[in-house]
Amino acid sequence: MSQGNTAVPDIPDPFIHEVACPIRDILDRVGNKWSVQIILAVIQRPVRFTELERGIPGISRRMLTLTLRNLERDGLLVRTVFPTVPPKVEYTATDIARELYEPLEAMAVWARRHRGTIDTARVAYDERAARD
Amino acid sequence: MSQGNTAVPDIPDPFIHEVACPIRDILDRVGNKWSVQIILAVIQRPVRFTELERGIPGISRRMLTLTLRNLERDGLLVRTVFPTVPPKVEYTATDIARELYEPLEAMAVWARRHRGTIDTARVAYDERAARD
DNA sequence: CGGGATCCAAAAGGATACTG
DNA sequence: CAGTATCCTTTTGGATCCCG
Repeated sequence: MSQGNTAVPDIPDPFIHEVACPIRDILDRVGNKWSVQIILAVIQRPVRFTELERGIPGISRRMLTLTLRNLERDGLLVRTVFPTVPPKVEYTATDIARELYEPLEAMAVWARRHRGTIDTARVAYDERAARD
Repeated sequence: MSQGNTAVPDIPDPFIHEVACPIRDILDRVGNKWSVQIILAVIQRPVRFTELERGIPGISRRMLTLTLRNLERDGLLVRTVFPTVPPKVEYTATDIARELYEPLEAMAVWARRHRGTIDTARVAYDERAARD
């Protein structure tokens, strides 16, 4: 314990930041309540606004529009307006959105595999908390 | 257009929900501002509270505690109290947290690969929006 | 050292009326 | 049909003080 005790074995920053920062970037895009569902829907085929509204139960008009705009802005989907009457608008996934499917599916696999473990952990934790 | 026009080609729900629901479960856990950084830090070795506080710039005491509690509740990390004085508490990643690393890294790979494309898309979108 | 309790600001999200 | 605009509620996160 000479001069070295300010040299606390700090958390290895390079590792964390190289993984954490890109992930935060993604989460800022698709970490919200509706983006993933919209991406998955649009990945399969072009989808119209009203289709999405009916196909994603519980989403509000406002949030659908807002989420679509953000995804379009990030280049994850393309908005195509057909100047017909009544108007028709189609949303289409871009290539990078399609490439996002695999990572998403990897997350889903993890979640399905450990769902039981997590639920059990929750129950145990809550019981302990309830007993104070 | 006989009786079939209520049979709109709806979004293939089974596909979406089988992927989207588990993903929403994850995002409800690690989609917040700090969880990923904490998980990555703890995955490498047990870490103390104050180490995390210093190692994760910008996090508030409150959010660190809160996020740690939630991760512990979900069984992603274990809290160990050493009854010394002053007290010492270590947080350790569980196996399922370690298994989460691969999916996270897959997301990070996607993000790093397409960062440029996304930035370009944003700039283009914002320019168009600015021109009205 | 490792929090809990409290208060406050900001952001996300929902309901819905209106419109080209 | 595909939004926009407006208003409101809920959630999330930050600042701080206190305490064993």
